[in-house]
Amino acid sequence: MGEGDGADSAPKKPQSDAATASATTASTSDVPAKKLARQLDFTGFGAASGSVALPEPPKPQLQTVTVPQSQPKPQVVGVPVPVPPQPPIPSVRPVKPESPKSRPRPNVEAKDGTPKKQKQCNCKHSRCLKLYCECFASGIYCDGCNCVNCCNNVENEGARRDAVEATLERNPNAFRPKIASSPHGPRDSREEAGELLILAKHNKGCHCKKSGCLKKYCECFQANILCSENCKCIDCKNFEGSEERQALFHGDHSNNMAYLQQAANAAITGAIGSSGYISSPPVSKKRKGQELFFGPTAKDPSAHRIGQFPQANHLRPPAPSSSSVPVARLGGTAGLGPSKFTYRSLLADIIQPQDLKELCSVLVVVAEEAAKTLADRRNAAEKQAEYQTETSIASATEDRLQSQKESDAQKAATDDFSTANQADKMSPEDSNSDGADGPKVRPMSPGTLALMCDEQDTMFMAAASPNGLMGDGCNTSSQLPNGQGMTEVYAEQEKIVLTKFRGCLNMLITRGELKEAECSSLARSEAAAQREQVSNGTTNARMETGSQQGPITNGVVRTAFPPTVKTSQMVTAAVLAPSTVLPKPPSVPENGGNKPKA
DNA sequence: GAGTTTGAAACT
DNA sequence: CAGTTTCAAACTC
Repeated sequence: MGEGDGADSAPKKPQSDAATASATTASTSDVPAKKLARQLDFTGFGAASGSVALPEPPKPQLQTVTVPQSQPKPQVVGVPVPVPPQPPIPSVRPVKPESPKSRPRPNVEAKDGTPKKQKQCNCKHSRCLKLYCECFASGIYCDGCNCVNCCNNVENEGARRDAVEATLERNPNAFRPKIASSPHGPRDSREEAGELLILAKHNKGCHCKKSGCLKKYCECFQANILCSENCKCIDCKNFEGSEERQALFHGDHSNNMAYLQQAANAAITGAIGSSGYISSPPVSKKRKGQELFFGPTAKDPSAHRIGQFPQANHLRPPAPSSSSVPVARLGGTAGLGPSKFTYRSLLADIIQPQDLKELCSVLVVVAEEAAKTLADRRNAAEKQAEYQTETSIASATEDRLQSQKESDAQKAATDDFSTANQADKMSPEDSNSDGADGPKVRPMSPGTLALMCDEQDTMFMAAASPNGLMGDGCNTSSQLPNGQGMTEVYAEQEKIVLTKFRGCLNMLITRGELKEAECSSLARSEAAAQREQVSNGTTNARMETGSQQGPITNGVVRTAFPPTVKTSQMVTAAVLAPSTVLPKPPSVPENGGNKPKA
C-alpha cells in the first residue's frame, strides 16, 4: 500500500503548523457540509460490536470490506474496523435507532438523497488520524469528506496504520463501540423497544457539564440513550422521567419509543392513579453528579425513585412470587447497577403473558358464543318469516326459546370458564358440536375472526380438527345468507365482547388502584426510613442488602399482589361476571402469605 | 457563513 | 489521576 507520503508519515504528531496552514487555506474551499454527529461507532457495531474492535491494526487482520455504500470506486477498506457504514445497531438500539429527529444526519443522505457514506468529516488539524475524526474513529476511510490533509485513506495506509496503533496503544478499546447494551439485555417481549433504549448505555459515559446531556454534545444523548451510572455528567437531564427530556421529544415523538413508553405509562398512571411516579416532586433533576456518588438514594431516596420501578434487574423474573418486586430497587448492587429507572406499570406484575392469552381465549369464546346465538336467533327469525303464515305460533315459541337459549348459552360458557381452564373448553370440538346444532351460522366480525385465528395458532393448534374453528369460523362470512344481517350480528357480537372486555379492564383498574395505594404508603414509609438511615450513614449498606432487608419493598409488593393466582381468575371472572364491578380480590390476603411485612 | 460553545481526545 | 490543550462537531447569531 502506498506507504503514505512523507508528509503524512508522522502519524503521531498530529498537526504541524504547515499542515495547519495549508489546512487553513484549503479550508476555504471546504464545504462544511453539515455532518452527522459523532458517530460513536453506533454504526455497525451491532454485529461487530464486541468482536470488532479494530484490534490489531498492524496486522493483516484488517478486515477487508468492500465498501457497500455509494462508493463510486470499488474501494476496499482495510479497516480495522468492522463494518462500514451500516444502519444502526440493531441489538443495541433497537428502540429507536432512527428517529428522524435524532438522526438528522445530514451527511447520510447526500443532497441527492442518495444514501451516502455515513460520515463525512471536516477535520483540519488531525489529518483524520485521531479519534477526533469520525471516520477514523469508525474505522473507515475518509471518502468524500471535507477534511484537509487527510491521511485516512488508502494512499496513506502506512500512516494510518501507525495512527491506529498509537491509538490502540493509548486505549485498546478506542475503536470499540461506545454504546453497549445492558448486561441484562433484553428480556422478554414485554420490555422491548422503549426499554432497550434505556438498557443500552455508554461504556465510558459522558462528562457533560453544561449541556444537561440534552444536546448532541452529549454522546449519550446523541446515541439516543439515557445517561447511566457510567456517566460523570453534571446536572444531567437525560434520564428517564426527566421533564426536560420529555419536552425535547415532544415535538417529534412519533417515532420515539421512549416517549411512547412514557406516554403510555402516563396514560396508565392517569387511568389508575397517580403513583406511577411518586408524586414526588420535581426534586432536583440532577440525578447524577452529586447524587450518584452517594448512591442513588442518598439525596432523595424516596421521592425520586420509589415510584419509578427500576427496569433494570428483575424485570421479568421467571418466578413472580419471589422476584416480583416492582418497587424501586434503590441502588441495585453495590448501590449502582443500572442507574436508570424506568417507570414500571403498577400492573406490571399483575398481568402475565398467560393472562393475556387467557383473556383472549375467553373473549374469543364469548365472541363465538355471541355469534352463534345471535346467528341462531337470526335464523329463527328468518324461518319465522318464511313460515310465518303457517307457523306463526310455533315460530313465536321458538323465538322465545332462542332467546332463552341465548342466555343459557352464555351462562354455560361462563360456567365452563369459571370452573376450568378456558383453553380446554375452547377446544375446536366444542365449538363444533355447538356449531353443529346451530346450523350454519357462526358469523364473526373480521376482527373476531382474526383474533380467533391467532388464538388457534397458539391454543388449538394441537387439537385442530377438520371442523375446527378455523375452518368454520373463517368462512363464516359467507354463511349468513344475508350480508346485512351479518352486520347486525357483528355489532351485537362486538358489543358483547367489548362489554366483557370492559369488565376485565375494570378489574385491572381495581387492581392497579390497590397496588397504587400500597405503593404510596410504602413510598412514604420508605422515604422516612431512608431519611433516617441516610442521616445515619447506613444508606449504602441497606441498599446493598436490599433484597434481604427490603422487607418493605419486597414484602409490601408481594403482599399487595400475591402471585398470579388471581390474575387468571380475575380475567376469567371479569369476563364472566356480567358487569363489572369487580370485587376486589377477596381471597388475597393482605399479606399474601409471602413475607411478613417488616 | 462566521463565530461560539461544548465535550471528547490528546497531552502534560 | 487531575488539569490543560487540542480538536471537531454542535450550536447560535
